Amino acid sequence: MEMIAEIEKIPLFEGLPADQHRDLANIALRKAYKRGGTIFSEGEPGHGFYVVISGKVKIFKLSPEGKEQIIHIFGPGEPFGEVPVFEGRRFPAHAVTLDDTHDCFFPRQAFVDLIKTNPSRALNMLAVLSRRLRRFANLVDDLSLKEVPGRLAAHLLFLSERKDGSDTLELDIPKYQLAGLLGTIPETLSRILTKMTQRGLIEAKGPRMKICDRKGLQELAAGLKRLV
Amino acid sequence: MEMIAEIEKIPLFEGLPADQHRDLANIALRKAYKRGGTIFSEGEPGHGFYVVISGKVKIFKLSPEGKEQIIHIFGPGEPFGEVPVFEGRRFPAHAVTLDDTHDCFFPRQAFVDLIKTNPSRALNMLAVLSRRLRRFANLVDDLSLKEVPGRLAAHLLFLSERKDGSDTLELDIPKYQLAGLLGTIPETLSRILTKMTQRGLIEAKGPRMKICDRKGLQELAAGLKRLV
DNA sequence: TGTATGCTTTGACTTAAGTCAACAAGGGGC
DNA sequence: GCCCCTTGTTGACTTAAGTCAAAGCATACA
Repeated sequence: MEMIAEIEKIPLFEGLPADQHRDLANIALRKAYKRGGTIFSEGEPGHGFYVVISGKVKIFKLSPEGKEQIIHIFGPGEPFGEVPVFEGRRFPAHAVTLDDTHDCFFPRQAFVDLIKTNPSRALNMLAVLSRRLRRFANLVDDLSLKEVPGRLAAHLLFLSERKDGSDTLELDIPKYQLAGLLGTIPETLSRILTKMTQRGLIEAKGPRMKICDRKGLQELAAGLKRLV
Repeated sequence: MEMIAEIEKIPLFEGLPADQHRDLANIALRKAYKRGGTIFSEGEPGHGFYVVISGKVKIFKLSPEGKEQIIHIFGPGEPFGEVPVFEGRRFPAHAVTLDDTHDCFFPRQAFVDLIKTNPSRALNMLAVLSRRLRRFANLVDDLSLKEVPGRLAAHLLFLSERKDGSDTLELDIPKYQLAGLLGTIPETLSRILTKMTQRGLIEAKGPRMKICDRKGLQELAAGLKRLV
């Protein structure tokens, strides 16, 4: 069974000895979802957590009128849905797939039992949750302190950094999803992209973008300048 | 030394046997701050985490223009600054006191060592971080999906709930701080309080408020209605 | 090949909330 | 008592971004 090979690749379980990877593989369940499938919904009781093996998962909140705020988009290797595991409560947000997706499911009780027998697993988990808290703190300050152009600039720079600072990059999600991730709507995003192009900050053809004025984007992202 | 008595009262360490409380007391350091004092600033390396013993601590982010978004306000028994402990990095936000404050400081390495010897401590910690992630998810959806009147309504209902559903409540922070917590500014908060009073939702004299139309507030908080 | 479907863009309009500025009002401290 | 400083309120104005509506472009697929 190649489950164990997949588990070894999960950063969350990095640095653990082989027998513990086996323990994890023993409790893990494989699940598959079609693009657009719902993994869980806000308010449902959570009986375990997930790790993306392949595909993409969108975690989001929904307003009563149906506007969605994307909280995270997770790709291969990233865990999600872990909040209710340690709290014994319900999922705080929705999870649906953006592509055909495979993931591993770790049932709550079995996982907690494993942690009890080995604290280093707990430390890994604590690190993951801490990192997520940090990302949340940044998301909160983006949403409340920066205007949309600043958030977009920050996101483009983030994508560029993820490509080792390359000036050309490609959006890996459709623009209307990006809008949700930035806490806005497609129309606004579109207008801002147009403006950024006119101002010579970027060049954009479809989903491929080129950063032309990195410093300008950085100033926007830092809130030092605004997009006039 | 009454340190141990204080540590026993911290929910984070609840349910642990007495000898572990002693271990914790042995590594904890007591610290005192005057009102308005800085405990740490964003970007500083974190060498441990804190638990409020008495007083109030405000955790916030700052925009370049100086606008602040309060992320949490912590009171007695609540831990803060734990993100860098498990991640070995820096504080993601600022922490200053709102009152004269005492807290306990737990140095990173010593605490991690304790966790390694006892996983149940780790589980408590995981629960705390998970709960915080949940709060963050709610904060994000408040900030991005609700308008200010909705956030205020939600906050008032939260305060009421904390007083066992009482219809009268008292703000425990000045209104300009509340504005920061709601992601807005004092002027806007003031106007909305006036409007809520005119609409018969609440009565407000200074910091004491009375909930007159609970259902109305709930509809506002849920985003089903708006404050015309 | 055409047509349907989903994504993106553009334009005209509305609105919530921020800015700036002035002015209460209250509570210590002297 | 008086004054100062922090906090809170009100008004006039500006603006970023959302809404609604329509049309443009793809890609897929039948």
